[in-house]
Amino acid sequence: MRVAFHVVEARRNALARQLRRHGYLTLARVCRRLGVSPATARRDLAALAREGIITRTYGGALGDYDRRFPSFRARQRKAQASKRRLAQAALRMLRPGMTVFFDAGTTIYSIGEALASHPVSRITAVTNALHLAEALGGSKVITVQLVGGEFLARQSILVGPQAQRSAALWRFDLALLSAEGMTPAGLWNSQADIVAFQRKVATRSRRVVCCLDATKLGRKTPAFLLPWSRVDGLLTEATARELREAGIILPGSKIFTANPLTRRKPSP
Amino acid sequence: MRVAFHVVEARRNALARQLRRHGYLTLARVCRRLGVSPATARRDLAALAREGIITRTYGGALGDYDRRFPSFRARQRKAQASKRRLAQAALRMLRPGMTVFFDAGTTIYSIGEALASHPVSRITAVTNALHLAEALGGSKVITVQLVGGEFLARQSILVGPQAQRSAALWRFDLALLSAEGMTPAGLWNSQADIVAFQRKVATRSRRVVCCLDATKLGRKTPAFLLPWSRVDGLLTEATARELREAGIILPGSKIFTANPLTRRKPSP
DNA sequence: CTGTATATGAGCGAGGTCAATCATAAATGG
DNA sequence: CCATTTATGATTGACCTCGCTCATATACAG
Repeated sequence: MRVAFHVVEARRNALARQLRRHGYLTLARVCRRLGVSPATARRDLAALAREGIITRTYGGALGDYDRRFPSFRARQRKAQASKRRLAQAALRMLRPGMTVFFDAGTTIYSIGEALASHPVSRITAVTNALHLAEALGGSKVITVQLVGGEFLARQSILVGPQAQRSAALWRFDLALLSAEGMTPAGLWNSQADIVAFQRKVATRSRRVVCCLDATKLGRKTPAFLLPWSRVDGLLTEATARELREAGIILPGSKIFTANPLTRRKPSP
Repeated sequence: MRVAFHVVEARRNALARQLRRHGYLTLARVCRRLGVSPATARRDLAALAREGIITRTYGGALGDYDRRFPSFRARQRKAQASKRRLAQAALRMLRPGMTVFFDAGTTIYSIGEALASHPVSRITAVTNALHLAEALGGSKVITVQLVGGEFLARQSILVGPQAQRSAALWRFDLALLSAEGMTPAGLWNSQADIVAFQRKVATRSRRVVCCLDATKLGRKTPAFLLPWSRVDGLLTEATARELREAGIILPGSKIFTANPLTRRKPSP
């Protein structure tokens, strides 16, 4: 009756894959697909559920939603309240008729969500992030444009020379850029091809606003993105004081924080 | 006991929304969220399931994955076996190093799935369909490129002038195109902007192969796509005989059917 | 205002699912 | 090669879900 370890492991991997593909499978279907008894099918499902790979339901199981971006939804949930406030601040920058670039990244994604639920009329939203396009899509007053480029499945974004060429065809009123770190020198990101694309976008935009959450403060990652002199606005949940302590000195008019109380206090 | 129509309608819409958001809800949860008895919850779920908006499961319900494309998965499931055979035939056209355009459409989507599970090395896959990009993405030997363009949320594809400009930057060895109808005159599709894009792709491709399932035989839709003279291959599950009866006369070397027995029988 | 249509919730039997237990046979480890 | 571990499938009883019918109260139409 017993079978070898690797057989079990392979079967469970196959089950996870099938579940991923089909989204939902009843117990009976699992039995037929795996060629095992209900008891074993149950045990396999329980094992996968314990690992968090699938979700068990009464009578079947669900392949977890975005397996390709396992952390995306989780990250998305973090710091919701302050992200919402940031998003509101971002929306106040938008005017009807604008052409706006939306970068990838969770902060900007939540701005996109906010825009989708309170659309500003005749906005043309350009992005290289598929998630964002899908979040923004469906609204009738917003035109969503995806740049072309090489598809990075891990992050579900478009990069590469084609993406840069595609971005060069546009002229943005505003570019919302994301980054993974900010230091007194400026903004940092980790992947060279993403930075190259972001720089191209920056050159094509009248105004560049960077959106970073507070965890990015003082973090320096491999690839340099932009110096502060090239940035027209910083949208962050960090307080003005935290920024100062991190050595990031910007005119108050450039800073948009999530906290309405500490917003824009330019020195007299 | 009875409530007004609009109340029922609003409740069911809310239910659909919640299901969409949460992915899966047990019957008990539905009851609590809606504040109704299990009987009513069942009725609501049954109604939504009948409309294809959700999927009923034993003990609960699923908000359909891609609720934006309610029919996508359903259409996808149809005619699986013959679609798989078609996909195999399509894979035989691919050679390492090729640059291939993949159109939107369920038939071509299944070709993409087949390619993803049996990758041909160094293929560059270009597409305007987000689903397809996600299905193909992740493989290390396949480069997936998305063209730019306006995002159509309903179909999750890219169209418009930008898309045509973006396609014009490419040179394809092979273009796999989809259509909604075929008559003796040629191929038909329904949306003008899609047809415009497909034509641009065709002009940029050394070889144009159309992929249609048998239901498209004899169907004529508003927008004319291409005459048969511009098509280098027809990939279909329809038999050679069915094609003849529909008045579609093509040299046997251009026809690739799903049935291996009737495949390629050129006249002597 | 009256009659009809219908949305609701309760009760019912039939059948499905689950977790637990147990015997067994095969894989593992020494 | 033997002792141990463990993956498997059968069984069982408790619980749950389902579709059905039915009584009822409310919305809707004339």
